[in-house]
Amino acid sequence: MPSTELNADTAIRPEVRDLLGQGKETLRQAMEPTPLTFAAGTCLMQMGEPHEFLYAVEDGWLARARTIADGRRQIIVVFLPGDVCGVKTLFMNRQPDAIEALCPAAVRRIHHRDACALATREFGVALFLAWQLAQDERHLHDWNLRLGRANAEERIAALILEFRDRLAGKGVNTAEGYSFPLIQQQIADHVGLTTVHVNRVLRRLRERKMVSMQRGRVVFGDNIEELEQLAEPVQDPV
Amino acid sequence: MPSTELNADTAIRPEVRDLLGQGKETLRQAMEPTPLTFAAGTCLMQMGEPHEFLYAVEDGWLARARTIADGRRQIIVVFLPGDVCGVKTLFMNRQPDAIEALCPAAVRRIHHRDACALATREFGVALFLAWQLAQDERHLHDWNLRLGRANAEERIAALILEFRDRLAGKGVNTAEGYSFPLIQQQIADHVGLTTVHVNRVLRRLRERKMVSMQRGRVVFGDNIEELEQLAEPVQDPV
DNA sequence: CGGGACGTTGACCTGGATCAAAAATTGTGG
DNA sequence: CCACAATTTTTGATCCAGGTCAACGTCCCG
Repeated sequence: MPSTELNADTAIRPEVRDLLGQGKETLRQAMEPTPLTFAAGTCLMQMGEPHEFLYAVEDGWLARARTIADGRRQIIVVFLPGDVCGVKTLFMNRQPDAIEALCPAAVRRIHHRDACALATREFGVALFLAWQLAQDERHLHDWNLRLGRANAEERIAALILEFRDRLAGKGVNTAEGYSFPLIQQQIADHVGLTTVHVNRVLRRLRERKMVSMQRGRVVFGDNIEELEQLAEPVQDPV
Repeated sequence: MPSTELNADTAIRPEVRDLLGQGKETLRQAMEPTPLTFAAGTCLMQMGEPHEFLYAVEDGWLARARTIADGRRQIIVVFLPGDVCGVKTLFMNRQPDAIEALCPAAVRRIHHRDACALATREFGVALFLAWQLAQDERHLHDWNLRLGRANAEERIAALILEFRDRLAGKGVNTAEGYSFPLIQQQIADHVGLTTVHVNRVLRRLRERKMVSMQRGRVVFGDNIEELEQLAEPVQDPV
């Protein structure tokens, strides 16, 4: 979802593509030049508090997470370097969830008024912001299906392959694996399972030589096609 | 989510509100004047097929649904009269899910090129379209949490109250109840459960005098506050 | 080398699924 | 208006994926 690779998506309408690319660039250049850095676990935006900025991730992984009073917690979406997040602050004073760093992260920001003014002047920017929202929505549809109808193995397989594909879309070489900063508790909070069960599923995937996860890295095994088969029914059918 | 009641949401930024209202009106007036009608169960947009239009619901309930090969199915979002749907066709040739009528429905449409041209000329329209996407996204965040972390009773309570509140936001009197065209299978597909279990949960809610559902109507019981308490932890914390 | 995260495992339990069948409702044509 | 077929709702019996609880191992990091 927060993938901003404009040419990776074959389903995008050609008539808007160029404009989108320009809008993206214009917006980026209008952002504050000095990046802000966040330590792992710190929040860039608090649940329910008023907030004024939109962000572009320069480095590190971030997550939008909602925690409820009894401790239940859901990671709604993970942002990777190159993604833009917080577009909704354009419209809303506050958002019901926090955005926090999953590992040391650097972001650049722009005030919502500046972003809005820019969008007024340059249609490409408005279009890019709307497009970003549309991408996010698309991605949420996928997770909606997965959380509603996929079992534990399918969800975790889909998660691992989704990051692979999003990173690959940004030019990372993911053929053998990729570095992956989430701990099992965070995976659990993303896919709607418990840590214990995530661990068991990961063991099964490891035993079946599909993937393994060790010291912050995903490493694909020989049977990666089996992993792909597992996730296929709940993959975004582009 | 697809609630387009601009003044119902207190969290909306005052500086964009007026512009949004104008954009909404302008877009509506630019839509084809004669409504299209759809019988219950028919599709207004097929899964995976190219599509060219954005829609405003005039009457009836619609749903965005994704069905996978083995028969699993997820209703991702339900659109009520007054909602706008298919904004993503602005950007994407095709979408991975169908939009279908849950009961006899009437919609008005606009070609994506016309909508885009209009948005270029009138910033309010662009803003409204982006805002609609932001609302949809917010709504999906809520369901993401519910499907990931809420149990059956909480999901169904949240569903019933969400429709109550969305309808009320559109001026419908929902104090006693409201007419509700989904059958139990469709509820199940929305909340990620089986029909059998949905039925059992509905029975429990009826026995505890929270709500009942009969012949296409939701009717609130004396213990409606208990229903609200049930849903509260997974309600959008505006 | 001690303490606090994380990860891993086992034993057991339960919310919701599955399977199957009956009852109620709705729609249809005569 | 009725009879009948097709949907939809309801219920019971049984099962299992994933949760819960609790312990133990492992990896840092100071």
